[in-house]
Amino acid sequence: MEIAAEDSFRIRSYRNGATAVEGHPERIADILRDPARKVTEISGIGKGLAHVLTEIVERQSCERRDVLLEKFPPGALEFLKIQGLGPKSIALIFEHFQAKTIDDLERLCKEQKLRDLPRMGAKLEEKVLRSIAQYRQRTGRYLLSYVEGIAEELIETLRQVPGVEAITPAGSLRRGRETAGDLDLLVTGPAAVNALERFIAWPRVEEVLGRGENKASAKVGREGLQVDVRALKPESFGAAMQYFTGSKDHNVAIRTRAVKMGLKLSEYGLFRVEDDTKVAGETEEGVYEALGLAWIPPELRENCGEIEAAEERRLPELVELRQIRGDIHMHTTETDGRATLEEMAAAARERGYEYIAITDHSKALAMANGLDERRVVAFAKQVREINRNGLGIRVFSGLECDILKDGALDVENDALAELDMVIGSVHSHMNLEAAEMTDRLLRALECPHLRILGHPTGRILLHRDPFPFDFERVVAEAVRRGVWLEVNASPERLDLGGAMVRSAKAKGAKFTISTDAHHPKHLANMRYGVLTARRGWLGPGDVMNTRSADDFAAALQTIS
DNA sequence: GCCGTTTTCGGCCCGACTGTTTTCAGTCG
Repeated sequence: MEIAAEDSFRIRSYRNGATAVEGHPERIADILRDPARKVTEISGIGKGLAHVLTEIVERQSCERRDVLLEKFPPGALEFLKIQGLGPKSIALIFEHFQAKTIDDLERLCKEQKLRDLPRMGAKLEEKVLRSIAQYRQRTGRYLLSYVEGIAEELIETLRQVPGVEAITPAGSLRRGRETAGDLDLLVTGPAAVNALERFIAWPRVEEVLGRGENKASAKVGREGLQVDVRALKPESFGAAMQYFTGSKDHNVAIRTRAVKMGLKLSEYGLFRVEDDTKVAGETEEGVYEALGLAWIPPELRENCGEIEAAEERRLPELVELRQIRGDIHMHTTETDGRATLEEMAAAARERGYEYIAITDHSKALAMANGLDERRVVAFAKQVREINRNGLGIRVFSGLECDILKDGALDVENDALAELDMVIGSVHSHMNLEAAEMTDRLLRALECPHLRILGHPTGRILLHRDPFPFDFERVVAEAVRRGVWLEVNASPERLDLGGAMVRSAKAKGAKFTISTDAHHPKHLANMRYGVLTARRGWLGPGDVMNTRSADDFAAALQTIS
């Protein structure tokens, strides 16, 4: 609709409507089926969108969508993923050059044709070419949360097949990697092969790639995620789990180790070379044990020292989801969140947390209606009152304060001093040179009220690379000043990522794992943050929000 | 297209940067 230059307010209504439907606890089809109910009860859904929803439920499309799909090439929405091109430019490119694919767009830039269009020039052509290169790098990978969603749906379906006992995801999903290229599901049970048939017949399968005796592959969903389902024999389940979990580098190192011990490891088991006797394979623990290793948690299997640690029995105790006692980065309707403080608190209480911190945006994020000094002070007071009356969960008053271009914080110190905790985050000017960005972050760390550096690299997975800066220097300064580093659990961010977490831990950093929730349901994203922290070798002691409310409050008070 | 009322129309979030332009449209967050 944006490319077709439709009314911007109508577009916004569609967007709002989509968000309302996504956030609504019931299925829209159920409401439509009930004559006593109306979808217009949902705020954001009026007469027009109610009609659209009816159409979608009935035939998986609506008239407006059909018309637009006629008018524009099928890949039109892909063009919006190229940074530097917006709907207006894309409409012009379609109109003048009949470009249909990203390849067409690349050719136009290389042939310097784009500059023939109004307001387009050499710099844009270069920028688009760079963006296309990044785009190509990302395609074929999917967010962990997306792959996990598909896995859960499929597991639910396959579980109903008689003779199937266990279905386990392997691969990067099991290792908790932030993105995955495909999905591997391992099925066991007396009639595990029957699961293959059910998989092929699954309505979400778009294209069957292959179907053998023990394995079936298919492209699933509109995005074409490749899913492999394998039926395993119980006697080799452990070896197969080990093999298909990877990573490739980890497996190469493990197999090399086996060879040196006169053994041979494959997905069928661990065998003695001299007489081909099987020494392990039923369980993963058995395989690792037979190789003289402690069982290695999947998140660590990247061949980055975990094998040595397993040999010396010094694998770290890793943080677990159940040890998280509070979520300390979330937004409310005061800024760009979708729920009130009370609703977020209720959702957190339901998850069993002892405490939360409400951390809305500061005024630099005008589009989010960020808090200025006056509202910050009023909010801090409001939270003190709330805690007196009690919501059944302790609330800390916080702020996700913008770090401005020069490294100053967006809100005056006097106002920040009223709050329990301040997260400093970069949301703008992300294209600075590394040196300038480093200075900016170092200056932000000088603020005496700053407690946490939020989503420290600014990356958006599959969309925006981390901004460049001197990570070592910034971490060293954060450690010196007692500022904690955030592991942002939003599945689009997972920032810091595992490798950086580990390197920061080695320098003595402390961490928080927070969801940055803008809706009560986002609180469930905590598990992705925990996975990422585990990939960074963090234990419960490294993560501040595993502490009790009193200990956490005390830690906030400690001045470095 | 939604919402709320000033109650069937009018308002709906906004500032900064960039590259192109020669005063500003498009993009981004």
